[in-house]
Amino acid sequence: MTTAATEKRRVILDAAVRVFARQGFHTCRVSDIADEAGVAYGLVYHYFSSKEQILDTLFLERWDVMLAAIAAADASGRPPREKLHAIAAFIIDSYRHDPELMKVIIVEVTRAANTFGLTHLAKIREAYAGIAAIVSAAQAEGVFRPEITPEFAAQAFYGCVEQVLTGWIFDSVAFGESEFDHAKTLIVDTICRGLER
Amino acid sequence: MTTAATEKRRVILDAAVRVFARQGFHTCRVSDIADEAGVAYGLVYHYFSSKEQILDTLFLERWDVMLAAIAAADASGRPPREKLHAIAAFIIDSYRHDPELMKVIIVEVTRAANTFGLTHLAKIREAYAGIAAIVSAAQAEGVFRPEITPEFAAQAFYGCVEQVLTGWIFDSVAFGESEFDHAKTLIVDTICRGLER
Amino acid sequence: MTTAATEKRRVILDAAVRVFARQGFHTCRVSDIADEAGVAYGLVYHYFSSKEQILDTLFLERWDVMLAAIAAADASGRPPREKLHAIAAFIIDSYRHDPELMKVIIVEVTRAANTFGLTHLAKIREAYAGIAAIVSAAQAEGVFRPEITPEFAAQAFYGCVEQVLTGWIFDSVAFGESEFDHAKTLIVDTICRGLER
Amino acid sequence: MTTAATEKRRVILDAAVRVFARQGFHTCRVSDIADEAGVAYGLVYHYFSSKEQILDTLFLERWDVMLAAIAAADASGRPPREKLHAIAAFIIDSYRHDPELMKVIIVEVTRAANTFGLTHLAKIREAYAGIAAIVSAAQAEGVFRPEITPEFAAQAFYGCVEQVLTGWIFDSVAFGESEFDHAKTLIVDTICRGLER
DNA sequence: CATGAATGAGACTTCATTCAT
DNA sequence: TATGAATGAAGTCTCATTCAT
Repeated sequence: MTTAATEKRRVILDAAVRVFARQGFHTCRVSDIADEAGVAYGLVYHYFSSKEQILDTLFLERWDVMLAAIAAADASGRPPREKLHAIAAFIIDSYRHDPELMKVIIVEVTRAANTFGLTHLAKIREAYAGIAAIVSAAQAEGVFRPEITPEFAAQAFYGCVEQVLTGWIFDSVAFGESEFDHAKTLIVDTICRGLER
Repeated sequence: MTTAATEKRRVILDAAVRVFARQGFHTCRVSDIADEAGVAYGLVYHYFSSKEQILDTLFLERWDVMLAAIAAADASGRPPREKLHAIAAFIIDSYRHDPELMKVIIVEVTRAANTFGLTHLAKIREAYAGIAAIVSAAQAEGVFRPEITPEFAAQAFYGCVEQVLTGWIFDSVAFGESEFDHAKTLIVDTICRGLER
Repeated sequence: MTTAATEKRRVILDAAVRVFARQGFHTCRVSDIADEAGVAYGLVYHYFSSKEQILDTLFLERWDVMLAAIAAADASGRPPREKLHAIAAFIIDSYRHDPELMKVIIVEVTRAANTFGLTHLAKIREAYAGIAAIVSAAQAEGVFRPEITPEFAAQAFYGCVEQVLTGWIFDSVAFGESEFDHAKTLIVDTICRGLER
Repeated sequence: MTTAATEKRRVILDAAVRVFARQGFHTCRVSDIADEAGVAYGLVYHYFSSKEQILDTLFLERWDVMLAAIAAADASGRPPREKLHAIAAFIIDSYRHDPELMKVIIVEVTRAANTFGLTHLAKIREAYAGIAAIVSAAQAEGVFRPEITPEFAAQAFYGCVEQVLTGWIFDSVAFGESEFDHAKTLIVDTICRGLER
């Protein structure tokens, strides 16, 4: 029972990802999600209280994993460059693994700052803060130069990564494995050269 | 006559900037714009064919100035670092001069890639291409290292700038003149260190 | 379920007949139909995609029955005069049975040739063609004189009938059974005397 | 001055005929008429108090000429068949001379019985009454058989003529002179055979 | 859990009409 | 007389949400 229930809920969430990615949150209808999921209209409202809550759920599910990845990188005790590489790798692999979900999160939440971004601003900032903490530690170690504030560096780093993803998303080009890995290195290399002494 | 007519059109456009910035494009009503402009509902449709066309107009007006600024930087004959500085300066000064307009352009068009961003994708890419051309020339001169593709570098650079602006937009903090100028230098410095040999 | 659903749809269609007959298609609002049907505004759009489609539905429902009646008359093997009598009888009895529906079909579709008439022109012509076929056969048998083209005769016949109905519709007089039957005979008699050798 | 004023008024009326014929009264905008006439929007309201009044004017202008033609036929002292022929000729020649105007009068007034037809019902009935008077006189003379009421005969006659015109209007076929004249004879012949003893 | 009919507020857009020049 | 900007009421259609079964 619980299992079956959870399954239908999952089916709806997965369908919502596809619909949001294809049509956009504002442009799609709840019925589009139900149709895509192959369930009755009303069932969507059995599992979720509103269209918005579906997006919230998708975002939070994934963002919490991301925050954990950042925390893990920070706690890894490896050099700063490797920590940032781990984060870039996590984000890019997330896109590689489920590009539609990442598209939704970036386009509809992270960058849609007037609506959902505002709701989740605190959560989003946690990520920036986590990256900033890594930069800050690197500065304390003397590996990164001190002129740049950690907050600023975090924005620059995250901005680079997200923009590259955005480019992929809207160029709609299929990428090979090596290209994804190359991108990780390039971003981290470029930014770290800028940040290192 | 022409003057008066043009003035009302301008009044509506300016009001739309404030309303879009405050409420967001999807969330505001056309009547909000009319109220903000102090004109009758119908007059909005006398000058514009739809709510969407108002946003299009605002975007294109500004983006064309930006493309001109990028072209001017490219043609300036100055060193690559100064060219990129000119571009970062233009964007950041645009925000300094009219933060609401820049908020609208970034939040509702540039980053709203599913809706208007898609409509204006070609126009947006022109900016990336312009920046990439600068990088490409710098590589040919031997100033920038060749491992990074110009397109990738352009994304990274633009992503940094936009992310920093996004941070300002949503932290809603008033910034002093020196901070704006400091940001320009930091961004360009960080990215160029990453790009230079 | 299907039954209940169909019932509401029927309720809306029947209400639309009354509203169209009373106020005219262009003058009435969709909310008038919903009110008349005693259903919520939105339900009208649950069953029909537009106000226009309601009228289309009403017209096609009835017109197909009429085409069947014409075809049946043609196939009956009776003398031409009786065939035409059957058609006049069908139309006049349709009015007798549901004057509001016939008013809507004639005033809003058949005679509103610029709007819906144009949409349904092909369907309307099928009726003329059916009548013309009867005339044509009568000419071949030598019962009707050959000077008049079947198409012209069909127009004349149908024009007579519709004009008589129009007179009733706008004189808003209640007619007795005998008067309806008398009209059938008069029309057919007049026209057939004109057509027969 | 008066002349110039009258000219502009005429220009607007003539433009309205073309616009109403092309787009229909309900579907066209007042600005369409102004554009077609090549005059300023506001000038239409200088000469006419409303869009409806333009149609009224067009209708009454022409219908009064028609009533005069019917009266003249009645007063001519010629045989009934020739009287009816004169009327059919007048209507068909009206169409031949200005098909757009006749289209407007028939489609938007005469047959649009719910809206303008209702406003002008009395005026329209005058025409039927005039025709009925001719029939009545013919019956008194013993030329037409008495079984058919004059009112009914008038409806039948007028219905025939209008239906034939409607056919021309919507088949959008260009007709030669001889066909128009042939139609007059056919209609009158058919109906009169039906009406004569 | 599941269905989908039913609800009704809300937004865009149109356009006849007015009015200042 | 002539212009066309300005007004705002009105109506269609959408769609998130509720609810009865």
